[in-house]
Amino acid sequence: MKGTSYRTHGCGDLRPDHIGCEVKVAGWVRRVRDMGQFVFLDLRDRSGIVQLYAPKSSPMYEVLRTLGREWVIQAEGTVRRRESPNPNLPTGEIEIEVETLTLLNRSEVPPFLIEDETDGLEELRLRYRYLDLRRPIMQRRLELRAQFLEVVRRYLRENGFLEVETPMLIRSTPEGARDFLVPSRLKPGSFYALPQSPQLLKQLLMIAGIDRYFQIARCFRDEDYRGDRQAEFTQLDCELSFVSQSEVLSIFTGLVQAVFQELIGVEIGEIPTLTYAEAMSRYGSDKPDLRYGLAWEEVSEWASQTEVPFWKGRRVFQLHLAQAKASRKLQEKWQEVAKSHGIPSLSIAQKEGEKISTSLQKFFTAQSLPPEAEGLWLWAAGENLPHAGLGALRSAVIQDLGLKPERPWALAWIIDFPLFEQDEQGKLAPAHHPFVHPHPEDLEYLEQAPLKVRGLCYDLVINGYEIMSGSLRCHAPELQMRIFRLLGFSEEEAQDKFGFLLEALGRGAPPHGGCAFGIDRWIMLLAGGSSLRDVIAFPKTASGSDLMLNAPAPLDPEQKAEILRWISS
RNA sequence: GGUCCGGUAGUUCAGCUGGUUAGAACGCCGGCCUGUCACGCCGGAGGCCGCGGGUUCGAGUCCCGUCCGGACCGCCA
Repeated sequence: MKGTSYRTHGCGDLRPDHIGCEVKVAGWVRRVRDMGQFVFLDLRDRSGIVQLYAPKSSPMYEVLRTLGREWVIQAEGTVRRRESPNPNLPTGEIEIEVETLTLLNRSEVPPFLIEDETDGLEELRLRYRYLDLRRPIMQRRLELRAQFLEVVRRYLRENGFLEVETPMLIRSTPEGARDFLVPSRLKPGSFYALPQSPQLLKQLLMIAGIDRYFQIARCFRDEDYRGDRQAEFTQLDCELSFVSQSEVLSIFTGLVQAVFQELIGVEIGEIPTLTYAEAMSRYGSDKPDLRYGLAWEEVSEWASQTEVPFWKGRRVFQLHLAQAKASRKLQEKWQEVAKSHGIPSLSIAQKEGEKISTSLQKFFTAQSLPPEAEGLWLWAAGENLPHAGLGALRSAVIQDLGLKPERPWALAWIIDFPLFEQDEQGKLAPAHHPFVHPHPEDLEYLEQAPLKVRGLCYDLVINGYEIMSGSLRCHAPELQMRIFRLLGFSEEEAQDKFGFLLEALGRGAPPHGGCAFGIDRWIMLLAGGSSLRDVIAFPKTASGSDLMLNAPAPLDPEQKAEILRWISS
C-alpha cells in the first residue's frame, strides 16, 4: 500500500523486517485488551490487522484503554518484536509501541461483530451494509470480484473484443420478464424500460460492424427474487460476427479456463458437451450438477422381460448406486417426490449378496439382477416420464444420502436446445428468446413441426448452475419474420415491436451470435458461497427492498402528483 | 399471486398444556489483572415480547388482521 499523510503502511503490511521502524498507521479499532500493566489494541484496515501496544508507564496507556470498538484512529510508533507471537496472524510476530495517537472519529457500538464469523443475521447485515463490508471476508469477496473483472477484460481485449456501453433507458419489448418502467416527462404517457439485457442493442452493434463486443452490463427484471436472483444483476454480455457455434464455444472455453486458473488456480481442461436431449434423459435437467456421476439409464427392454406386470409396455428408467443404502423413511420420501412430479410408478430395491428387499418381491428375486451387482436401485416407469421428475429424484437421492461430489468442479456445455416450447395455452413460445437461429438441419420443418426444431444455442452449466447462455441469431430478416409469425405476431405487430430490428437486419446484417454470463452467480461459486448477496456490495432482499437505503420508498406528494400526471396523459 | 417458517435485551436465542417479578450467552458500562490476541475474574445497567384488534379473571404464549425477514411453488425469453 502506498503511504499518505495519514499513514506510512497498511496495518496488515508490517513484518519483522520493519522492526525498529517508526511507522504511522490508521484504521478501525477491532478490540482493546486492557491487561492492567499494559494494553493491547487490534487495529484493522483493508490490508489486515496489527497489534498496538502501550505499557502502563506510557501516557498512551490511558488513551488506548478508553477507545471503543470501530473508532477510527491514527497511531504513530515503533515496530517491535512481540514477546509472545501469534502464529495465526500475518503480522503476529510484531506490534507497534504507540507514541502518538490521534482520534479521527468515534463510532457507536456496532450492532454485530465486525469479524469473519459474525453474530449478525443477514437482515441486520443488510441494514448496516457498510459495517458488514468492513468484515475482512466481505472485502476478500469484493477483491475476488474486482480480479474477475480484470481477468475477463484482459482476455476479451486480447481476443479483439471492444467494450461498448449501451443505454439503461430503452424501450419495453413484449416477451420475457416484466420490465421496470420509467415514465417520460417530455413525452407524457410514454415510458422507458430498463433493459432486461442488452440483447437487441448488441445485435445492432454487430450490424454496425463492431465485430466483437462485450460489456459488463447491469440488467433489470421485475420478477420475484430468490437467494440466487436479484432485481438487478450483472451480466458479462458478449456478441461476435462471422463465427460458428463451435468457434464461439472455443473462445469462451478459453475465457472460462483463464478465470478458473487465475482466480482460484484450478485447471478445468476441456469442457465436455452434452445435448439437451442427453441431459434431460440422463439427469432430468438441462442444468445437471455433474459433480455427481449418478445418471438415469433407460432399461425398458430388460424391464419388459421381467415378471413385473406394470413395466410391460412402459418406459423404465433405472438409477443404480452400488454403495448406497436407503432407509424405509427415505424410500417413502422419494415415493412422495415421484408422485408430486407426476411419475406414475417408482420401485425401489436394496440388494446385499443373495438378500433383496423390495416392493417388487412378488415378481422379483435377487437373481433378477446381475449377481455381482449390489446396492440400491430406483426404477421409474410410465408411458410418459416427466424429465423434471427424474431430475428431482436424482437431486433428492444425492441430498438425502449425503453423497460426496466426485469432483469439486463440473462444467459442461449443453447444446441443441429446442427452439420453441408450448406455454400453458398450448401456444408456441420461444424456449430461449425469439432471435435464436434455428438449427440448419431442422430449418425445413420449421412450420410443420416447430417443437422438433433445435436452436443454435448453448448453455454453460457449472455445478448445476446455469452460468452462461447464448446462441447464434437470425441474421436474415425473412427468417426472423418467419419466427415472429410462428410466435403469433402479425406483420403489423412485428413491425411495431421489432421494426427497428427487422429494418436493421435488412441493411447488411452479418451472421452473428453471442452469449451472456451471469457473473454474480459465477463469482458466488468461485467464492464458495451459496448466496448472491455475499458477492454484491449492496444487494436487495427477497422482496426487492434495500434495507439500508429503505428503498423502494413512497414519493413526496408533489412528486407523486407530477408522476401521475405524466402517466395518465 | 400461493404455501410454510420466523419476529422476545444492542446481538443470537430459550421461554412447556395461558398463571406471581420474562431468562441465558455474547456485547455494553464500572472495577481488578505483567504478554493478551474469542484474554481472565468481580459487579452493574439494559425489555411497548414487530404493530393493531379479539378471546379470557388473566396473553410473550391462543385467534384474526397487518408489517418485516427467510424458504419453496408460480414467475424469472
